[in-house]
Amino acid sequence: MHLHDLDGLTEQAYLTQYNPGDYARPSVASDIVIFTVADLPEPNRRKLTGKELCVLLIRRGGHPYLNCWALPGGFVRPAETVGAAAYRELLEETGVNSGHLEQLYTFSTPGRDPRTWVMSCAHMALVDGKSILPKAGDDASDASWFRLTFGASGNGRYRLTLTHGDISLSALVTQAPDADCEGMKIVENQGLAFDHAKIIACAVQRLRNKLDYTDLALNLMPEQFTLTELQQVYETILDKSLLKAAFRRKVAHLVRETGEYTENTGHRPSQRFRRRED
Amino acid sequence: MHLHDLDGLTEQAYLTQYNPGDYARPSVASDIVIFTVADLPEPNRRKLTGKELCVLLIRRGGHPYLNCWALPGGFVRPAETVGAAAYRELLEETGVNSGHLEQLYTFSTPGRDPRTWVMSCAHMALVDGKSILPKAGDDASDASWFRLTFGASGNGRYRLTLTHGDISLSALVTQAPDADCEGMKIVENQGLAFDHAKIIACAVQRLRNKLDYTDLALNLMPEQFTLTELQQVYETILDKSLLKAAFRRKVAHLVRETGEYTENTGHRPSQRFRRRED
DNA sequence: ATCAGATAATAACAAGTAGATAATAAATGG
DNA sequence: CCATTTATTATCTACTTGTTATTATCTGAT
Repeated sequence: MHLHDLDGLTEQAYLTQYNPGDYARPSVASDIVIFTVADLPEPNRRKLTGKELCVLLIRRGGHPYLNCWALPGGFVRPAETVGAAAYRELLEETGVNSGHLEQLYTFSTPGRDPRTWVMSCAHMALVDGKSILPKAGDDASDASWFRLTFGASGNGRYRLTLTHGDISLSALVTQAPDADCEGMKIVENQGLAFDHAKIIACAVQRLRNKLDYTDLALNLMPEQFTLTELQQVYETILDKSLLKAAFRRKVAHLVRETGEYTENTGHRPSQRFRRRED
Repeated sequence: MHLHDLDGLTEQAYLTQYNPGDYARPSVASDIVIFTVADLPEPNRRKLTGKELCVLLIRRGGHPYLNCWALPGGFVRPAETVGAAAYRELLEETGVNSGHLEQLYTFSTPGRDPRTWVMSCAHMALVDGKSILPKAGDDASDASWFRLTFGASGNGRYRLTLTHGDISLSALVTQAPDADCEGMKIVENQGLAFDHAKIIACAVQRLRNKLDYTDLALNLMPEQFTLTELQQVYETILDKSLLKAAFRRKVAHLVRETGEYTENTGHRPSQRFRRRED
C-alpha cells in the first residue's frame, strides 16, 4: 500500500505520531426526536380517530434561531456516551424513563451551526403518550408537542409540517439518496432551527420503515391496549389505513392476550393485549 | 415543562447562553469497514468457490495497540462531513472512487481510546474486489485484506475471525441488543485495536441484513456479471447456500440483461447482467 | 324482551410469494 | 455424436398476505 501525504504527514506518521488532542475538535451534541402518538382533545383533531403523531420541540430563547423551534438536545459530556446524553435529555424533557431510544445518524455538514463546529448525533425516542400528556397543553412552558405530517409533495420533494395550536412550522426536503441522511436537502424551512427539519424527516422515515419489521410501535402503547388501538397507532404513523384481518395476523406474534376486556363501550368488548417478551 | 439544573445552569440558560466552544470537546474520527468479496488464489482458499468476504485492515506502527490491526480511519477536519472524511480514507487506502459508502453508527463509550476522548463515526464501504486485487498480496505494505468469518458461537456469543496468511485475529462478542450497536460487548479480543472488533461485527450484521431488502451486493460486483457470480457473492456474505431458482426470482428486478454471454467455459454460456438503474 | 347499531373477532377464499425439485438448453472435449 | 457440466426455466407445493364476508357481543332504544 502506498503512503499518501496527509497535511504534510505521511500516512504512517499520521497513525503513529498523531496526538488526537493536538488537532481541531468539534463540539458534539446529542439531539433527540421524541415521538409519541397522542389522543388529542376535540378542538385539535384533524382525523376521525383523534390520534396524532407528535414530536416534542423546544422554543429557542436565544440566538441563533431566536424564537425558532428546535429538538431537545445538549452537548455530550466527556464521561458519557452520546446515547447516555440523549437519555439524559429525554428524562429532563419528558420525565419518562421507559420506552425506546436509538441512535439515528450523525449530522456533520459544515456550517450546520452558525456559531462554530458542531456535530449532532441524532437519536429517536418513542414514548407512551399517556404518561406525558399533562404537559402537552402546558403553554406556559417552552416545550410543546407538535402534530406531525410528512408526505410526498411532488417533484421528489417531501413536505414536513408541525403544528401546535396556532403555531405552524413547515419545511420542504428532498428525498434522501440511499442510506445517506445527510444527502437530504432542505429546500424551504419555516420556524425550525438548524438542520432539525432534516433530522425530523429522517426520523419519520426510519420510524415508518421499522414499523414493518419490528415491534417498535409497542413502545408507544401503554401496558395494556386493544388491537384496534394498536392498529390506529400504526395507521397514524404510516398515514394510511390498514386492513383489520391482515393487521391482526401481522402483529399476533408481538403481543400476548391478557384475558381482560374493555367495558361499557356500547358494543362488543375488545380484549386487551400486552407486549410479548422474548 | 420544568426547568432542570444542568451543571449549575438551568435548561433555559443552557440553551441560550451556552457557548459550544467553552466546553470540553471530543476528537471525532471517521473509521471505515471496507468490504470486498475477492476471488482468492488457490493456496488461500477455504471453500469451493474461492470467494471470500474480506475487510481491509491496517497494522498499527505506534502506541496504543502497537502492532495490532485497525480499521482505516482518521480524524474529521473542520470543513468536511464525517462522510467526506470516510470517503477520503477510502480513496487513500484503496484508490477506488466508486462503490458504496454509508454511515453505520457513532461509537462513543468513554475510554474506547486510552489516550483521550475520541468518538468514532463508523462507516461501511463496499467495493468491487477486482479493482483493488493487486494490492491484496502486497505484503510489504501495512494494509492488508483479511478474510472474515462471523457466526454464532453458543451462549448468545458471536465469533469474529480475520485471517491473512499466517496472521489470525479473533474476537468474541455478545449480541447487540436491538439497534444499540454500542451495547455489544467484546468478551475476548486478539489482535484488533480499540473497539474495532465491535465495529466490524456491527458492520457484518448490517451488511447481512441489508442484503435481503436492498441491492447493496451489486456494489461488490464489476460492471457486468453472471447471476451465478452474484449468487456466490450473496452466499459468501451470508455464509450459507441459496437455492438457484429462488435467488434468480429475488434479484430479477435488480439487474438488467445485457445479451452478452460468457465464452469458452466448457459448458453452457451464462448471460451477463448489469445493475438496473432506477 | 327484542331489535337496531356498533365494533370485535374470525372464517374463508383468492392472489401472490417463496421453497424445492425436475426438466430442458447450450456449450466443450473426448 | 455422446458424456459432462453448468445455465435457465418449468412445475409443484407450501406458506404468506390481501380481501371480503360472516359471526359474536355488547349498549341503549322501543
